[in-house]
Amino acid sequence: MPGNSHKNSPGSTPRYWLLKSEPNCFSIDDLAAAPDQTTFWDGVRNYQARNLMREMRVGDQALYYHSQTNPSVVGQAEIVREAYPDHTAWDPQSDHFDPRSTPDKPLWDMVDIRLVRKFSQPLPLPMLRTVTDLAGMELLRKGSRLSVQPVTESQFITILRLAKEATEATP
DNA sequence: GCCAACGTTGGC
DNA sequence: GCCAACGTTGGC
Repeated sequence: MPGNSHKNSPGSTPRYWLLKSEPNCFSIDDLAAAPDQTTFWDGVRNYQARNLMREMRVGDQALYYHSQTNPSVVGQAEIVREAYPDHTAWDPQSDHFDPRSTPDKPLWDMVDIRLVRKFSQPLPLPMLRTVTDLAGMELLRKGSRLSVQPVTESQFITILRLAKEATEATP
């Protein structure tokens, strides 16, 4: 399509993603406490995950997932800035330092996300595995390690419904 | 702490 | 380009 930018034009359909974080590294509470409840999603050092981030558009929605302890989907966030160079790769002091990346030739990207909501109850991974509508979700695949994953609209809607039901079940 | 799954590296 | 060795992720 000539002249077609990749941005979501007003009214276009957003896409859906899942972002993994170790809660002791950057939890959803950290996101909630951040200025404007916004942060840059740095530290992705996997090509497949990076390429998925490059497909993200402003307005896309993401599930926020805590890995490691009590693995669970804990909330929802929104993409507010599209992929740009991850400067933490240039910082020798950073845990995510990668000398192959330079300001002239950036190797890794990040996006900015803003909190939409934290779920009143986390949706634990073992529970999600029992949900028929989520069969086939990348997160539930055995050995799934991708920290940035695509999510279908139907999977996304199902997760939001489960979050709402969990809220109503707990006064 | 264990280990399966997976990505990356490097010798050839 | 193959593949063994290695390192990492992340559920359990």
